[in-house]
Amino acid sequence: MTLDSTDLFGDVLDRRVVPVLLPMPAPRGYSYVVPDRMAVEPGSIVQVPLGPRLVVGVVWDGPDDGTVDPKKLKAIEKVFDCPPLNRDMRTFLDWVANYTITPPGLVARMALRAPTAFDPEPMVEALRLTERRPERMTATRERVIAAASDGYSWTRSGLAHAAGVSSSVIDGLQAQGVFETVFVPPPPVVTAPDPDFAVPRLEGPQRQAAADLLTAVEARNFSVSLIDGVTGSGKTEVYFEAIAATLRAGKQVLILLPEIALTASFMERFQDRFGAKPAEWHSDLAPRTREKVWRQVTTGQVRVVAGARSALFLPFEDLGLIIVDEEHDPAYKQEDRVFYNARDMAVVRGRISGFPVVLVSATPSVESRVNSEIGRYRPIHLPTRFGDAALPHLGVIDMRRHPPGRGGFLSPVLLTEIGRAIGRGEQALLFLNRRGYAPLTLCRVCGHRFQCPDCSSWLVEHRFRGQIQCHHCGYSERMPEACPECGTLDHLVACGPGVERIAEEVERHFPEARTIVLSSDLMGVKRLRLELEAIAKGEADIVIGTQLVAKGHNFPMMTLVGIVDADLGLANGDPRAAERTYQLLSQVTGRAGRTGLKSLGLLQTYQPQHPVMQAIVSGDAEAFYEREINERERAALPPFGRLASIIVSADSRQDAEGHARGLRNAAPRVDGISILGPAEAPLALIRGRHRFRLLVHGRRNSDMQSFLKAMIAAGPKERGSVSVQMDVDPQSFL
DNA sequence: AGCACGCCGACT
DNA sequence: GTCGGCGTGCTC
Repeated sequence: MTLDSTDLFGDVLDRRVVPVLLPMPAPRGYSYVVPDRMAVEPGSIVQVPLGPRLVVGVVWDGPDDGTVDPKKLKAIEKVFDCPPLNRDMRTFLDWVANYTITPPGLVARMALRAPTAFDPEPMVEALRLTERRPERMTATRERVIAAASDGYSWTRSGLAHAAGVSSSVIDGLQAQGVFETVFVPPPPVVTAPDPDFAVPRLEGPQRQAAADLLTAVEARNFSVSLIDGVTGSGKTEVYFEAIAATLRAGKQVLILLPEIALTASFMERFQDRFGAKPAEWHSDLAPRTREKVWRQVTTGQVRVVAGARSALFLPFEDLGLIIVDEEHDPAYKQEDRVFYNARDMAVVRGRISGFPVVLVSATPSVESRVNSEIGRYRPIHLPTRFGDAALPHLGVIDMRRHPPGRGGFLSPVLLTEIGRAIGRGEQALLFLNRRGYAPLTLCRVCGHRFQCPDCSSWLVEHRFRGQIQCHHCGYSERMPEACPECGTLDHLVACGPGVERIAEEVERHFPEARTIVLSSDLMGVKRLRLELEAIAKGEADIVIGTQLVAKGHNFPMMTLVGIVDADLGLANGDPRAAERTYQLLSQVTGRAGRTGLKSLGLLQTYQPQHPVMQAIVSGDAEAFYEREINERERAALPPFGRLASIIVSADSRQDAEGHARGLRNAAPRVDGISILGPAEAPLALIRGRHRFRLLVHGRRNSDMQSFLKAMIAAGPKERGSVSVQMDVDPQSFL
């Protein structure tokens, strides 16, 4: 290595040594020697040798601690020609690392998610018209020259396309010196949005809300606003004005969306307002595009990014506003490697850099409601739908009084309304948040239940694919014809409904209707987009869907929404069960009634008096939140800022119980430890073979942190199978 | 996180 | 006789 060859003084003490964060779980940066003529500063993105390979790292703050044997030190290989991470970004990454109890290098890695190129994008070859003209002029050649006469440089394919000729025509002209090759900077990945492209005239409550929001945003310092208002109340138009104001001030904007893959309609609305699309950022970007976007965000060429939670870690050149749309959405929680909630970390990023953050939701999370009630967040309320779009009429169907027919799950009341809606040429949506045909299959002869061999939860029959699947770990096998226990043929019986089974029932009642099932496992994103468009155009009468129909797609002819099982999700042990159900049902019923047609939302339930049902039907969100807040206060459940929760997963119940004891010793003030089986635990937390969860509630974040640090300090043997989720309000300890 | 090393079961 | 499983340890 270069240790002494580059060291003119031959003295270890004179070598400049800096800490470098590497993409691995080390507790601190590794020390590297800076070669003599290399210029690095904190934030510089560098390549360093690590063992046998070269890795990307980032020079970090502070002096080197000098604890490593100087003889072991290696030298930085190269510095990338790339803007260093600025001080705010480094502070942010350190904060997140500390808060999530994650090694800083792994957090920093999230900011360096461009695959390879931290060096500038190479210049691209382009053609420019010279003074020369071809010896023989033809019609196609004339068209090319005319198209290229604008004084700009063109790419070969761009010019061929513009002139409507094949590229061989251009080759010919180039060979004769009519075009010369020049190198130009690569084109921007998106064109710049124009804040004044299509300024809307907002009226009434929207106008008031926009004015309120602009007061906060134009103050240009840290604040959090919470925009809440029913589906169709115009929240997007309101925050678009905050974006416009930020763009006019020359700052970049980040819009976080829970599921970017399904947001084509959002992109279009943005384009209608700003004349250009925002840059997208999510996990399935093409690597090439990803690199370009990353690069152009760091240089400030990209002004607006719309992205999934990982976009929060992009190193913006000069970020001035973050919008968190659908702030309540659980998709903002990352639950592997680095555990964080992007909504909360967005607030932290705004706090560190001193810019406004705007949270947006029709059904805010309870913690955000509390934060706005106690004055931490600025409430901005949009009370009604705008335009002529009336809210749907909502009602419950008491399933005890209107039971479904034998072997069915749809009450006569709902079936009648479906018939009416499609009879009028309108559409009906049936929502059931359960994929597959039936959640449980058993043998009528011996009582055998199909269970996952890996994680012990029930196997779900998927009749369309002829499979039974585990929804926890992804295990699947072909659906057998005989019982694997007793071998009896044709006595397997499905218990309970899934969307496929509802489709069967619907087809039985309405054989002539065009019925479609929308479920995430039946199609890819691309196919799904097409299906959604087709439905919006009226190419289906009855749509049966899982959760994915809840999200932002407008079906103008959808005048009936039926919730097949409104009680689903209320029964499990999740302390957020009521809140989640309320949010989901509001979203789904919000799919109806945008066009001025009379529309209806019906909830099938066995608990018509349940607060969630009452809240949905009466539209009294205030009462619901009030009650939910009181409930949690009473049960000391998370989270309001002074409460925190941790979920610990372990391989076995024994381990889980052992951890529970360890936890109590580590942090005596941590209370409310409960052990959840796989059925009750939040699905997303269940990984691999982990069978049990501990849900721990503590009164203070510091208790949680000390507790976790104790666990982590306990050594690899102890912590081997433990993963941790914190669910805390960041404002309480900024 | 990668990657090498190292020690026990089924196969060319 | 090897190939290959993943447990353990190390990287400035």
